[in-house]
Amino acid sequence: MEMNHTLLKDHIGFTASTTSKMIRGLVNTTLKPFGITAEQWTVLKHLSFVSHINQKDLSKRTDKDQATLTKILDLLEQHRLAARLPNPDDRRSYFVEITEQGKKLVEEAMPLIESLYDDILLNLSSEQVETFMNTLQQIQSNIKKLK
Amino acid sequence: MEMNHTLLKDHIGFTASTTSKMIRGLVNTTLKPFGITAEQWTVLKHLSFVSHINQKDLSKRTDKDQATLTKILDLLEQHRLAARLPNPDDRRSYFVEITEQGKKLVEEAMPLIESLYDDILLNLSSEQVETFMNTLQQIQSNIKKLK
DNA sequence: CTAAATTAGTTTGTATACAAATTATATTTA
DNA sequence: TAAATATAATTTGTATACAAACTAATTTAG
Repeated sequence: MEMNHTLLKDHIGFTASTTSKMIRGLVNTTLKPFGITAEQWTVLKHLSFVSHINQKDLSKRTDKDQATLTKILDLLEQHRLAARLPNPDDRRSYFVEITEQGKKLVEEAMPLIESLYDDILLNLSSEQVETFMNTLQQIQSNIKKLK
Repeated sequence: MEMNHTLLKDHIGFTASTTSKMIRGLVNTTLKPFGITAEQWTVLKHLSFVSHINQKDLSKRTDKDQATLTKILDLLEQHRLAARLPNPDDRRSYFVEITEQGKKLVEEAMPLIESLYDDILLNLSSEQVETFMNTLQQIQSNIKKLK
């Protein structure tokens, strides 16, 4: 595809965004039978790795705004997949925990998500995947320096 | 960073998503003085390339859902940056056009966006950028085959 | 030529992103 | 220790993503 230099650069932002959307769409489709979204999965999966965590830290680890995380946790709690428990040492915050039901969901969905990523990365060599990750991280590093 | 194979693959989706968000955030900051968002910019820029276009085609080219595009165009129209004109040949659709004010905004903002992408891609060789784009497109191609 | 099917765009409803204001609680400082 | 400051979480308001229902107009089939 012919394209001048500037437009090509700009196009990278666009393609990164469309690709990201496509991956999210696929994850959403895979998780639909479980009744949760890709974003809720991100949060629930992180909860499955820790005994408990407060929302501030969870929001950093999952790259969710605190306000957004509040809504996501509301939904996870409604579906009995996670719970906010009182933190006895600081009444402003909660111990957020995954429930047994949440653990069961993660166990069942995890293989599907793993196989989905196998499919997404089909035909990509591990070297190409590594280079790709490095580029993403360099872009992130460049952006951080701009602030 | 140590990480098992599966988690690394999964991490690619996460990193692609965070990077995409960071780029969008930077574009939003750059466009804030102009009173438009990154998504509105995507649409307005495409309008600056054509004399007119219907919403169906515009939604495909900008990777916006038709419902989403409706709202974005409402905002662009409110700000007098774009206009919906009647299509004499098909009364279901519109000729969507950029206004003079819209063209002026694109002219003024374009150099800032260009320089922003220069900054984002700093220290990346053109070969690395090309490889990156190829990987994104291969991922997209893999996902399309899954449907 | 009319009924059925299709298409362009909008609307509605739910979820997420994010900035800004708010509340309740903790911590710091004067 | 009381007042000022900081922090965790929520709320509010606006924008976007997307599925599903809907409207109006066009096209196709019979």
